[in-house]
Amino acid sequence: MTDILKGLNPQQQAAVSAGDGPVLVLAGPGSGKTRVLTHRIAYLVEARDVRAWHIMAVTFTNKAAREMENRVTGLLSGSGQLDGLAIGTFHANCARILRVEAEATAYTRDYVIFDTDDQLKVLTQVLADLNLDPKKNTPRAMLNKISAAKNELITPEQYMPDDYSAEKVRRAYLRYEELLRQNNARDFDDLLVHTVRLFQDRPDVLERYLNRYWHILVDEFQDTNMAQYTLVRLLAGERRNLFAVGDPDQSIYAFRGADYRNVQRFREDYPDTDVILLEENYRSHQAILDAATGVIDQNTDRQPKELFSQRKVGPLVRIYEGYNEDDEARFVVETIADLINRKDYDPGDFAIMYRTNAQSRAIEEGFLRAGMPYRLIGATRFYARKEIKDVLAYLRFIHNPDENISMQRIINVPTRGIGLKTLETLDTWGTTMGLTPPHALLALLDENVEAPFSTRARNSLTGFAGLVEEWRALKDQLSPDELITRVLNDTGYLSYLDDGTQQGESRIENVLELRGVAETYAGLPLSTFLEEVSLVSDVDMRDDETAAPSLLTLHSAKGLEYPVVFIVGMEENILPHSRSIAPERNPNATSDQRQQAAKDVEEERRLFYVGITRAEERLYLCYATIRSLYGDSRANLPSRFLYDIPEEVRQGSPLRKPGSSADTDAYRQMTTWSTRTAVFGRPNATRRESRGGSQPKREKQATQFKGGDCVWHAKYGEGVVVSSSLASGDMEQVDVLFPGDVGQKTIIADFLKKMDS
DNA sequence: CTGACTAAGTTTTTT
DNA sequence: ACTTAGTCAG
Repeated sequence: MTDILKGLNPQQQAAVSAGDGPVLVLAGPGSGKTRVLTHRIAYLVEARDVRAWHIMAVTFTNKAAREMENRVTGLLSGSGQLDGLAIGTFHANCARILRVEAEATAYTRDYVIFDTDDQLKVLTQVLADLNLDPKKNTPRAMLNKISAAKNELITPEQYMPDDYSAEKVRRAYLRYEELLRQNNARDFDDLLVHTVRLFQDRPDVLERYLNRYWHILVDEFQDTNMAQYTLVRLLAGERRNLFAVGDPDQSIYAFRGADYRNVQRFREDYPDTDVILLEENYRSHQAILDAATGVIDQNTDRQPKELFSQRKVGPLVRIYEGYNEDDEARFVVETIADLINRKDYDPGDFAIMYRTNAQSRAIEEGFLRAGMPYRLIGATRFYARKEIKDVLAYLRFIHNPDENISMQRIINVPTRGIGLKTLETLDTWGTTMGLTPPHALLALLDENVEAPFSTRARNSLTGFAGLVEEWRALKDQLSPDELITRVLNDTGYLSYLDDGTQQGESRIENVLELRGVAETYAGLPLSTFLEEVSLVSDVDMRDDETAAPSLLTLHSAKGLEYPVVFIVGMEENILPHSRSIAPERNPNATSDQRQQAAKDVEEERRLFYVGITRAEERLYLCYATIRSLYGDSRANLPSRFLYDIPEEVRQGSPLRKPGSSADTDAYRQMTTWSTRTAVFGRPNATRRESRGGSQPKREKQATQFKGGDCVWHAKYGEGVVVSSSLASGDMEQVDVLFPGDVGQKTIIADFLKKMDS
């Protein structure tokens, strides 16, 4: 037992060996939070004789769960001590409970889990059913509102609209829930909500779980939402053996309902909570910590924290100003190559982080050009690929006969003569028979059933229905991978993918990879495979085998650490993201919108904070003067967050502490670049020009000006072009940034003169 | 009904 | 830029 406390500092030991009752560990990055949680589990089992069976540990990702489990095993002496330990994400734990308690809920055991894609399809259907214009009410916006309500545990019946648009949401929410029920499907939010509701409605069921789980441990507590927190409180029961670990400064999932104020609620709901602070940082040296502190200190509504490290001060935070995203990528790749050549680091020691996945492309190209390997984490999510979703849709429809969404997806993929018209008839005819489309389809197998289809259409439908029936008969005898093989063969799906292109080939590979994953489920029921596949993220699939620099979003960097970290795209509109700061620039924004924007920017800042604190030794922050987005170039100012890093700990950039106006400084940098460009030519010019060789499809009329150009205006003087576009006719509208108080103006091209030198 | 073409929107982040 | 939804000729 002493082994378990060995190597921990006094505060960590206090946390690990805390007594029963609520415990809240609040700690900064790199302080060993997860380690404390890990040791706590081992401690409970070894020193306090708690059976692992009685412990539920909730982690943020499946991968974190697996890693934690391995480490706990390492800490314990005997094998088998961890049997029955419930460790996993909230969603995974809830899915299991719901499966077991199927008869107490409105769903059968065979329910499927809808991902965002499926949800949007349902919502499109909902909008059609309600005659709402999908232009005015996008499925996406609807979904966000419905999801927000669910995370707050608000049912459609409880949803109180205060204006007409909210009333539309209420109706959509109602219909949406109806359709989920009809499909015997749950969405991600439902997994939590239904579990909470089950426990609230059925004290007898809750009682069983209270007897089962004596200790509830939660990692990354700052990222729990209302539903999750309520669930935690329910499961804690009278015993109140809650052990939560978190850092409000690292809360970055508000957009999906997470609320760091749950930390405060916890303290209010359990006034006798044993609050333990871990302040020492073991990951980064002081310069990086000072940068992090400088950034996060700008947030209001937080408890100031003093991060300290006993490590020697290392290299200062390096800021690099690139010309464009290619130049930025070149800097990253060259720096990495240099550090590897000097034998200072291994390829696996590096991480490049960015705000949006779209930014990965330029970096990837940089690596490709240099002929260096890299690991891309979670850009086009594996399970979001068409071919994967298709195959899974087959399996899901085999598994769950009620599911319309999957059936619609694959009924004519590969094409088998079932077109729009036929599907419409299936729907209307089914409705008159009181059947949903999947059941109407099966009904056609009976030759005595009369239905308004042409012979050809009916044959196509029964042909498909027959296949489905065969597969369903086999589903319990075959293991998941055998079933996939069977489906692929019966449908000719692979030859459908094989269109001779490179892309087709990689799609086939993906499907085969999926089958490879399925092989690991040999002997397990189809439902297990489908459920786990729905709940994994790509971060979970990250292999640690290949030693190469990792490319990942700031969000997926949470919980990780690397010796050398690059954060690219340190620009206004990227980080903070344009969505969060839009109301700032809009003079018509309501005060509500402004407040929301302020909150959003704080979250962006926390995201940056998370990124900074991933770095152990070296941290590079890059921004580009010109960045192409959606095709055209735009000039962005350096991120406001950069100015929050104390000057003493940063180096290498022309970035000046703004005396009066940040705009002025940014402007000077841009003109520096413009001048430099005029004299020396653009970096990477070759690549850009080479594209122009075989040009015109349709002359996409060129603009006179483009981002980065230096221009002169009679009234405002010298300025830099942010972007330029053709308005109606030949009129070219140019957004120009002028120094000082003038700022950005939109000007007709005729009034601008290009300055060459 | 299918395959090819055009228009539009999309992009913040993920269980 | 890139993909998907929508339109149209065979």
